[in-house]
Parts: sequence; structure tokens; C-alpha cells
Amino acid sequence: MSKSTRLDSKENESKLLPIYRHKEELILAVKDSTFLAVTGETGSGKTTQLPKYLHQAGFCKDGKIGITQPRRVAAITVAQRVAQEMQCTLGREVGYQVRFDDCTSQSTVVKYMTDGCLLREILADPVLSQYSVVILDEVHERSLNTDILLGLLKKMFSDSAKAIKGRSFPLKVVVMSATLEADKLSAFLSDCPVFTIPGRTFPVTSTFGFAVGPKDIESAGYLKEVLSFSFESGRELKRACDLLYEKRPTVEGLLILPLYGSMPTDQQRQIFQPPPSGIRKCVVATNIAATSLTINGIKYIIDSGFVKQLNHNSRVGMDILEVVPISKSESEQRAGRAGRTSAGKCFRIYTKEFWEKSMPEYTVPEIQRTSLTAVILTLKCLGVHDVIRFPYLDCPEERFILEALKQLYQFDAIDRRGRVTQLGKLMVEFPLHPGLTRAVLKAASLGCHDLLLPLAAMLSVENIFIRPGHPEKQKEADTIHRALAAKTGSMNDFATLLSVFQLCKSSDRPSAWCKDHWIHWRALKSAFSVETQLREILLRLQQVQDFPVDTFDGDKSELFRRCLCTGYFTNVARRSVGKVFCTMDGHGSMVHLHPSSSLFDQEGKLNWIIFHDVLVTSRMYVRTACPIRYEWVKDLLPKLHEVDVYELSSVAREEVTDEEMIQWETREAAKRQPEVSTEDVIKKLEKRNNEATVGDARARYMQRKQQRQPNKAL
DNA sequence: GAGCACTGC
Repeated sequence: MSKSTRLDSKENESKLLPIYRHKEELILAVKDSTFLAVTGETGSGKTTQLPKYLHQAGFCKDGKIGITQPRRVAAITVAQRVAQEMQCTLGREVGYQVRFDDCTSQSTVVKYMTDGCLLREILADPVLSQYSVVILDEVHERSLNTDILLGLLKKMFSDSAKAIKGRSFPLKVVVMSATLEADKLSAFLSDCPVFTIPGRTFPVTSTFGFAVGPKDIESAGYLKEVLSFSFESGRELKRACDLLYEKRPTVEGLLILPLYGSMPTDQQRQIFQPPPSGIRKCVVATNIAATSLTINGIKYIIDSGFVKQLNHNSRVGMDILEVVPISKSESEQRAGRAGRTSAGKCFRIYTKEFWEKSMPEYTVPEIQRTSLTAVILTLKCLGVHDVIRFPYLDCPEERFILEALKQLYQFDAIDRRGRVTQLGKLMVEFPLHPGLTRAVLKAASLGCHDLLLPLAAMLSVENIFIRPGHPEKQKEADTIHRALAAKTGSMNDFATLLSVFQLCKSSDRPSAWCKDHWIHWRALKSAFSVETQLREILLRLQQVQDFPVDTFDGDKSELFRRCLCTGYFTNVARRSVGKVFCTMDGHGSMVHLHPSSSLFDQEGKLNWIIFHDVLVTSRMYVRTACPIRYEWVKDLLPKLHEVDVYELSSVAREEVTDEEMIQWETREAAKRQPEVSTEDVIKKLEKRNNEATVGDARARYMQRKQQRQPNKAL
């Protein structure tokens, strides 16, 4: 087949998509209004075709068409496809931009990108003056960045003076979503028109099972039972399971099992290959299958009903990874995967009662269950001072916002009146948690950023230590990892990470070095890229801004940890009894060192520590830690309690009067007593550690955990 | 003495 014939066939193929019949209407709808909501199921062609139509209709005359995606792979693959259909070289008229990969040029007019990239662009150009159309895709997924973009775009038009001032031609906004959220979106965007494109899906019938908790699913016995025995509703699952095990299935099609555990990454590639004729393929997948993977020909779904989710808990001030029931809408989506190419079946292994009583209608959007510190700083830098009344499609709880403000104040990113500081303006440029950025900037001001940049990169990527399942191998890996930690000459997990980065980077054969040391080469490679990016950002800021310069007259060997303290003083803990540590952030949580830490079993020698993160499993564990001296954080710790909720909410609402400010400052001055003894400060800090609160939080957690245990009686 | 879903800049 010649090249042109192939292209023609692509073009003809696109004319078969459901969206094609609505081409002219769609173009008119975009012309007629500022906001437009477009809904359509997967397969309607909206992601690839709408930008193409708008391009053909002349929307690129003044500016670009930008289309956001929540994920990188999607941005890249869709751009490739559209470039092919429009018969142009990728990176010319049609391009994409994701982190570490900018495939655009001066001539790019149709630009696919991740939502995070567009947010970065808004920081540099708040009215998006280069764009004539912005399309937010997959809005129903409710990713944090897409939600923020939605609010910003809505706000751009309500602050009409501002928007007009910065632009010479109109901006059109299209939001694309699955059907369920369309009316809500329309209401949010001043009752904009909703354009519905029929999808191309087949019916899926669902049946229920008898599992009532993740433990049921976890136990191999149960899974085996489910897969080989029976279902409450009879033969259907039996048939599906027969299909799974039979070498010569009687029905064509695939079967997919969405689980909530991890999947060996090295096996992912084979998933996309069609099975040999007469062999059934079974895909066992995490929720990566919900969005990121498109596997054609799936006919059966087995739905576990659970998902592993990272939730922010503002009660204890930390992120907790937990297994929770999915929402009904998520379950419908899982089921929908079986009906893409023909009629399908979904086997829900939980009871109908569980569906009715324990599963929420919709998934809680990310913005309502995540730490907002970085996002609030971004908003502040965009001139959104009233972060409580920002137009959120779904408002985060006020205490989440207050907690974020408090942290930003603690990191010197905002001042007492909620205004972004010089330091805050530098911090927003880094793709890191503000605390870590604070440590990086401290190091840079002292000229020792070579210590902090690699560390920040290592803390940004997935876990680098491989721990195999095989007991022998596990022992081997543990020994090697411990030796790596010992090499730094001190108990310090941060220093170990830095050392691994440096050792690998300076090795002649870095990938072989990783293999020898049970380290993920892929993770280290991305750490190298992140470090390069962070270094570039730092260099740029040092050239244009009034960059802070500090001096350090302490012991050189303390420099690294002293820098860390400026970003991690919110994560300070003091050893209380035995191996238990008590956090000093005001929550007074009782935490243990994780056994993977080089400080583990050395607790007796420790007093004060700082840590990177907390993991709640059988206990509350802190991972990646190092010992510090109380003197290093003594002056910082009072900052943890300096601001109270009342003041912050005023700051957040921009309601602070001058009178209030004077009152507040007087109170603050009174608090700052001339010389306070160490014991006094500690006493004061520990007094805040309300044990009832901690015990309560713990009890709630255990209760939730209990609820998830198998209940054989049912 | 451990139990790490998934994105994104």
C-alpha cells in the first residue's frame, strides 16, 4: 500500500466516527458561545476530531488550539494520530508537550498537552494570549490540575476587565466529559450549551457475588474459589472462569480483572499483543486499566469493587494509602470496558447489599482528598488571594485549605496577610512539594545545591530499592541496601539516597551498577532527568531574580541536615518511650521508624528526627529519616503554632482589617518571650499533643480496617 | 521486622 493510500484510508476511517455527522453543528456551537460542554462516550472521536474540525474552520487564524489530557501517554498518542490524519509531521502544525518532552515548534497550532503543562503556561501568561481555543479533555476524571484549570478559565471571564486587557482576540473554552458530569459542568460555566455525541458501545450485563471486603479478594483461596466454583447468581461466572482456564474456549473475547494491587511492570508490554488463536487472554490489572490502557476486545470484566487510594487526612496532617470501595460510577466504568467491541458481561464479586450500602455514587474528586499546599501556592501566584471563594467545581473542605495556607506560611512562601513572598515566587517554579523546595532553596542560598538537587530528584521518583519476593534474594537485597546505607558513615536515609544517585551516576555502567545493587534502573534514570530539570530551573532563577544569599558558620558535616531542617521542620518527631516517636506538628501522632530505614533498631541512640513521609499499615511508620539536634529546629518549631485557624481563615478570605492586624501583632509580640528554655518549649509542644485526638483517629482507622475484614457470616 | 494504587509539573 502506498503512503497516500494509507493516509486516505485513515481519513476515511475518521469519517466513520460518530462525531463526523455533527461536524458543522459543532463548529457553529464553538463559534456561538464562549463556553461549550461536549459529552460523548469513548469511541465517539471527540478527542481527535474536534481540534481537527476547528483547525479546518479557521480557528487557528489568530492563535493556537490547546487540548489538555490528564496523562502524558494520552497527549502523545493522540497527537501522533491527529498529525497522521492531518498529513503533517508531528511537531509541526500538530504537536504535543509533556514534561521532559516538548514536541512543538513555531508552526504548531494544534497542541496536545498534559493539564499540568497548561497550568505552567498560565503561570507565565495568565490570559493565555497565544490560544484561540482551549479544550479541557477527560474533565469527568476530575484530576487536580484539570479542576484548577476549570476554575481559572471560569474566573478569567468573570474578571472581564483583566481578560480583555491581556488579549486581542476572543478565547473559546470547550470542556469534554463523559455524560454524567455534563449538566454539572454546564451549570458551572454560566449554563453553557451541552453538545452530546452518541457513543458506540454495546450492552453490558452485570451480576453480583458474595465478597464483602478486600481480604476476601486478597486471599488466593477466595480468588481461586471465585474463578473455579460458583457465584451467587449461578452459572455465568462459572462460565467466565471456565473461559479463563480452558485452553480452547467456546466464546471469543478477553477477560479482565481489575484488582487493587501492583502489577509486574516488565509484563506490561505483552498485554497489547493479541492472544494466539484459540487461546483466551486474561488480564489482571490495577486501576491503570481504568484509564491508561486500551486493550481491545475485552468481553468480560471481574470487578473487585475496591481501589487503593492515597488520601490526605487533615486530622492527622498526613497522607494515608488505603484500600477503599470504589464508587458506583467507577464500577459502571469498569463494566463499560467489556462493551467496546461487542456485548459483554461484568461479574461484580461483591454483594448487591455492598453496592447499595457501602459504595458512594461518585468518586470523591482529587481536589477533595489531597494535600493542597502546592496548588494553593500556584493560585496565590496567579493573583487568586481569596482561595476559599475561588470557583471550585467541588469545594475542598475549608480545613484542607487552611492547612495548606499554614504550611505555606511555615515555609515562608506567604506572609501573615497571605501575600506571596519573594521566596514563594521562587518556590512556585519548582515541580516539588513546597517543603522540599524550601530545603533546595536554602541549600542554593548557601551554595550547596549539589547536595539537595539530587536528593529532591530521588524523593520525586518511585521507590528505587528493589525488594524481591524470594526469601533468599530478599536477604541478599537487604544486605546490599544496608551496605549502601553504611557507606555514608552515618544513619541518614536522605544521605543514602544522595549517595546512591552519585554512585550510580559516576559508574561506568550505571544500569549494571543498579542490577548489582538491587536498585531500579528505570527509577534512577528518571531521577537523573528530574535533577537536570531542577538544576535548569534553579539556574534560570539565579540569573533573573534577586536570589537569596545566606552564610553558614556551623560544622560543615551538619550542612546537609541543616538544609533539610528548613523544609522538614514540620516533620519533626521526638522519641518518647522505647521505639515510639511523637510528632511535633501539633497532632502529636505516635509513629515508628519503618524497618527499611537505616535508623531502624537504632532508636535507643536517637532523640530528635526528621522524616520525609508516613505510611500507615500495621502501624504508623515514618520512612526516609535522619537524626537531628534539637537546636537546629528550636527557632523553627514555634512557627508551627504561631498562626491559628481564625487568623488564617481571615487571610484566606481577604477579610483582615488593619485593626485586626494590629491586635494580632500585639498578641504575637506577647507570645515571643525573651528566653525560653528547651524544656519549656518541648512541654508546650507536647501539651498540644492531645492524646484523645490521636487515639480517636487511630480508633477510626482500625474500625475502618475492621470493616474491610472478611465477614464469613454474610 | 516491613506489605508500596495511579497521575502530573
